[in-house]
Amino acid sequence: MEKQTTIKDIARTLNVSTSTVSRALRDATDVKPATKKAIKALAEQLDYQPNRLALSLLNRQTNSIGVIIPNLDYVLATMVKGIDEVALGAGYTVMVCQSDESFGREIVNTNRLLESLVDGFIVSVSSETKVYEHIKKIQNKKIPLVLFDRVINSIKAPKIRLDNVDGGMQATQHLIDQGYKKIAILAGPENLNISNKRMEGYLQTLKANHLKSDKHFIIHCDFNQQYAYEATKELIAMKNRPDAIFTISDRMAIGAMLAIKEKGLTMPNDIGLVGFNNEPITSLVTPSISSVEMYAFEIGKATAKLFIEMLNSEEDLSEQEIVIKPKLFIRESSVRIPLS
Amino acid sequence: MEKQTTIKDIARTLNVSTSTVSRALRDATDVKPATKKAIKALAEQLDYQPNRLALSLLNRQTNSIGVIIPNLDYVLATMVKGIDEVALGAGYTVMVCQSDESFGREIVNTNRLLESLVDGFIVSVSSETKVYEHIKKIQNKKIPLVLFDRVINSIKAPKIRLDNVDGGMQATQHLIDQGYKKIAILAGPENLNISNKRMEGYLQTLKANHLKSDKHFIIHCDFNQQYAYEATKELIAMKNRPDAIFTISDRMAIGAMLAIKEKGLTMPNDIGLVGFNNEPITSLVTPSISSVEMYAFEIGKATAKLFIEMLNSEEDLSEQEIVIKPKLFIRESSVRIPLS
DNA sequence: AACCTTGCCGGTAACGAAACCGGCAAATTC
DNA sequence: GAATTTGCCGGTTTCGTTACCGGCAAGGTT
Repeated sequence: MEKQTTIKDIARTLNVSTSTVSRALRDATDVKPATKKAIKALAEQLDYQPNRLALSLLNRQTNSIGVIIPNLDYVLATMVKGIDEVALGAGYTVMVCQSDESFGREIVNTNRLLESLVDGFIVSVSSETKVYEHIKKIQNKKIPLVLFDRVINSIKAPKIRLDNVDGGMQATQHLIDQGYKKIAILAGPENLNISNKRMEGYLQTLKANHLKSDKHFIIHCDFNQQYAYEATKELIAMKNRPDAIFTISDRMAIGAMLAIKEKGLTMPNDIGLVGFNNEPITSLVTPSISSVEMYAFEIGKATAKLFIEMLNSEEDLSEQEIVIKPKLFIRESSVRIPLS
Repeated sequence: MEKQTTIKDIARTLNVSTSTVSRALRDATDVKPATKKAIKALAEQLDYQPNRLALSLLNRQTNSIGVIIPNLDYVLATMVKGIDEVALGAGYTVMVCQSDESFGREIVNTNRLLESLVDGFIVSVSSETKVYEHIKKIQNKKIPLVLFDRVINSIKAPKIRLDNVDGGMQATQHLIDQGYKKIAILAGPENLNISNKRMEGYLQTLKANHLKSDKHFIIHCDFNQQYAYEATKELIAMKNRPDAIFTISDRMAIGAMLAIKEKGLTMPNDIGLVGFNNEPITSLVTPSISSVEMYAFEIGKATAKLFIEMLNSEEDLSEQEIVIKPKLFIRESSVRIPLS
């Protein structure tokens, strides 16, 4: 990095003060047209660009947003794209830090971004995160904060999330409509809110349809394919095995699918399967997998919009909660009855 | 954002000068142990943190790296993870900007990061990028630059990339070894270097095995699944259709697979298929797809390491080029002869 | 002629931190 | 006892920029 041309350089060569240069470049008053013209010409010629650091130091804002996410899988990458698009349009630069689902790294990232003096935070917590001191630290410093996707109920801040209960209901109701009666669920870690909400939708829908829920059909396992594969193997080895499985992510659905195929069972006949996220892969595998679309890109955009609104408005938006409705995409893995 | 505690606050309450506070906190000489202790205690109590902006303004460095990538697909997200890990460990914050394969957005992103005064750039260009004025602009300002993955030959800068020729060779040789004789290739856009190199490996291997290359078997199409699907439909509709297809990405392989299945042909018997990237999806579909692993995480880490080395060393590393060797993972889609 | 507007401009402080220089006392050296 | 070294500290400048205040000349108003 070399020395940039500064306002001083221009001032010196033109024998005016820095104040005058500053005024001229900002089209402020109190500059003679001729001087202004000369200053602007020289600035153009020297490719002058105001130093962001100096401005940030003066204005106490950096025009940057700290984004903390648990990983960079398909859903979150898509959300980040949405955040990025809106933020860039509003003149903000985004600093993305992923915690790799690790609580420790989430704290490190938070401190790093605090040091970087970002103007605000957009956060989705890791699945390991159970205490929120680092989040409260952000709020204690009165730094704007928006939570998205994996929100925290006990923290008072604007939130954007999916209606996960509704997603669970759509998936479960669809399976029931298709004649499945013994529906299992592969859920995530027990403290993961989005998982619990999807499960809540599942339980509510069973109840509404007068189906008993069987606790053996409720499996908590880690948010990945391998664990889902093993959990499914156990499920379908039961003497009274389920006739359908709802997994709260598509990765887990793939794991389940592998276990089902390995056992020689078929979808949708022997076992129905519905996933969550509507990742492209769901329409590529055989059979294609029904899945709940969560509109990740829209969630990302809505998050950034709300964040920017929060910065510019004096209102207290901390009670605001935007809830996006999901939509089930029905594919081969769960259709026993031909659609009319 | 509220006013942070500064060195001045501490100085005022303790009736010492800011210089003394500064020295005390940095464990420099010329401070009486008692004073130092008092200062440190107060700093702790007030949760003092040095203001990065002020330091950056003084030292002319921001401890941040600008990363420009064409998108956030599986491979690039994995590379970014690698970059992130190493960069964070070395005390740098990463600013990721994706161009969405758009030349225009790549330029906007470059300017944005230049304004942010990042200490350097780590860049992988979009598939649309054919002129490199924005890259040269970075170099003209003497800002450190490292290119990775999609490197540009005409730009003199440290580079980290895959041995794409070798990847193309491994894939093609494997197909030949399996008895395939009419091997087609689904390549990317014509100006995309990584695509051309993989094709070069393909052509060289055909020649080395005394197989003629057929220009009808060389298809350039956009880097996505849909185009690959359509291109494959045309390929297998030919009267003298290929008996194997090598695609330069797994997304394209999936597209090819869909077209092949739709036509009622089987893999590996009617048509052999090899992809590139070794994405998780390749082992999940039926049949599983052979694919060339490109060690994206390692490439990411190596990139960040080289970048940091470049910052700290006075040597000219611009001729340096790290080439990672790929490795073919053989799966069902291309194995006609049982492995011994 | 004495007073106010304008137009135009420069000096200075401020943002937060650190490098550099100089000063003044006490302790050490010759 | 004079000279020098330490220990300890504060003042000033610097980074790049803008806000604020004050000044000075030309022209217009009583």
